[in-house]
Amino acid sequence: MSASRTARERARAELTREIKEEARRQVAAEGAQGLSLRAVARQLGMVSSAVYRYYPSRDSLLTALIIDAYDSLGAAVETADAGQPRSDFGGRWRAICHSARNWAVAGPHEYALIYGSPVPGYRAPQETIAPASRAGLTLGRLLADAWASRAISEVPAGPPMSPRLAEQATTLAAAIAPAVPGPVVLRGLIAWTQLFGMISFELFGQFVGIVDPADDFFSHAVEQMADFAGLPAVTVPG
Amino acid sequence: MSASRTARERARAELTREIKEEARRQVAAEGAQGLSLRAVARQLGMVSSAVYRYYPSRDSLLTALIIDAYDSLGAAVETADAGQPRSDFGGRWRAICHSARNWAVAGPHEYALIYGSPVPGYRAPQETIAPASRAGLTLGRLLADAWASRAISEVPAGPPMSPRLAEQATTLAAAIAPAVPGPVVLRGLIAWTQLFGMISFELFGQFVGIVDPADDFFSHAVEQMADFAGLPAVTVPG
DNA sequence: TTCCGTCAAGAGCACTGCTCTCGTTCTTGA
DNA sequence: TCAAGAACGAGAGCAGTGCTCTTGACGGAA
Repeated sequence: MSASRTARERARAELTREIKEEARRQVAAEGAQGLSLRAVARQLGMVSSAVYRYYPSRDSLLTALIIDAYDSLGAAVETADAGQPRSDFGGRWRAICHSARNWAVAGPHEYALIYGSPVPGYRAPQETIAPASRAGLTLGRLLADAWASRAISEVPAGPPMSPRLAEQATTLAAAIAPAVPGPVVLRGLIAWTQLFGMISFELFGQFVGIVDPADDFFSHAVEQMADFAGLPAVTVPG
Repeated sequence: MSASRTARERARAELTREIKEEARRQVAAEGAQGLSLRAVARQLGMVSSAVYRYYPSRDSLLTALIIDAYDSLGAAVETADAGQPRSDFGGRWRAICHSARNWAVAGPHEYALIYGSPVPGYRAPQETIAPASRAGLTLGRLLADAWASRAISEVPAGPPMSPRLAEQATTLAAAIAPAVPGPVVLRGLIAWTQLFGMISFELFGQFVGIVDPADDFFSHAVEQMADFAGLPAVTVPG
């Protein structure tokens, strides 16, 4: 039977999901280090060894959470981007940045899971790279749209690029923003790292005593980086 | 006696140092999670409970390492800055950025200790904030010097600042770069977050498959951000 | 009905951070 | 000089961890 699975299969799928959800609760509450397979099992009323039937190791459970986190962030960013008029490139950039920050602030431990220091000896498996690129791809689409409609017409005059960097830039452009010239893509990448640098600084306490409620600084920086990336900084009023 | 301490005091100071050094080795090899008090004790040929006479908890040992890491980074940045002609503001900015990255690449786990996700339930104690600000203060001095010598004369025309952000900017300026106007300090802070966003992305694997040897991209971004911050982008040739 | 695979349960191993106690050793004040 | 007391290393022990292995029960397909 393909449509209806056996009771055993359904039970297995359900339990797999429940384990992951309980694990997510623990990570959200205490961070990745606070994730204990035994505690998950205890909460679910089963014995610890039973969990290993569903996730072969603690790392694999963590990997599942990482994938979910990437997907969740990607979905949030995509939704925010889609909520703006397709030609309002400044508005889309703003929406992308603020949705990423809001997502991170809402679940700092999940953010740390994917953008914090990797857990020791943990090597990102192959299945994480697709979800990991979702948010970045949204920026790529924005750059491609802006370039196609000549909102970014000037190729910014920056410092000369080394041959290797030029090749990396064109490869990157081909992957996420076809037809967009390398320098424009590079400026987008710089803005992208600035964005996540800011979020990390805020969440990891580097802004304490510097710009403590970081809301205004964040908005300000988003505007500045919009300008830096060549996106129109002023929104069209509603 | 103040000059020569008792044998016990000397032994205590020595052991305290040895414990920290062995702990640093472990962190450098396997990350903060790999730090085990028992393993440290084992390596030093003592019993685990004896270590608690020197560091009351694993966290306190970690705190000592964090302070050392901040100090080490701060010293590296200060040295690099001091190695440039005082009036070569672009060169100093470059030196600061590259020294920070080189320091991070040389000891990724120590970098993660201070700029990665904070360990769970860990609250940065008061004694970390002074060493933590060392590197940032170097940038502050650079901005102050550049402003004083009118190398940054134009206050960049950015988006308007909210009253709260304007106040934060002047407070920050007063603390790290007196007499430098708020907008200039803010641009410096944006460049600063971009710098550490880049280093984190590189070290934590976010650049894999994007700009894989990140050297050229890093240098390029440093140039761009120098321009962004209003620092001269072209070095005076030797 | 038989029978094989899946399952939960439990015991157990080798760890961890941390506490407490017990003698010993060193330091200091009378 | 000598005794009180602080500091110290060693060891046992507690509660917790990830993970493995075995045992016995149950379910689904032949």
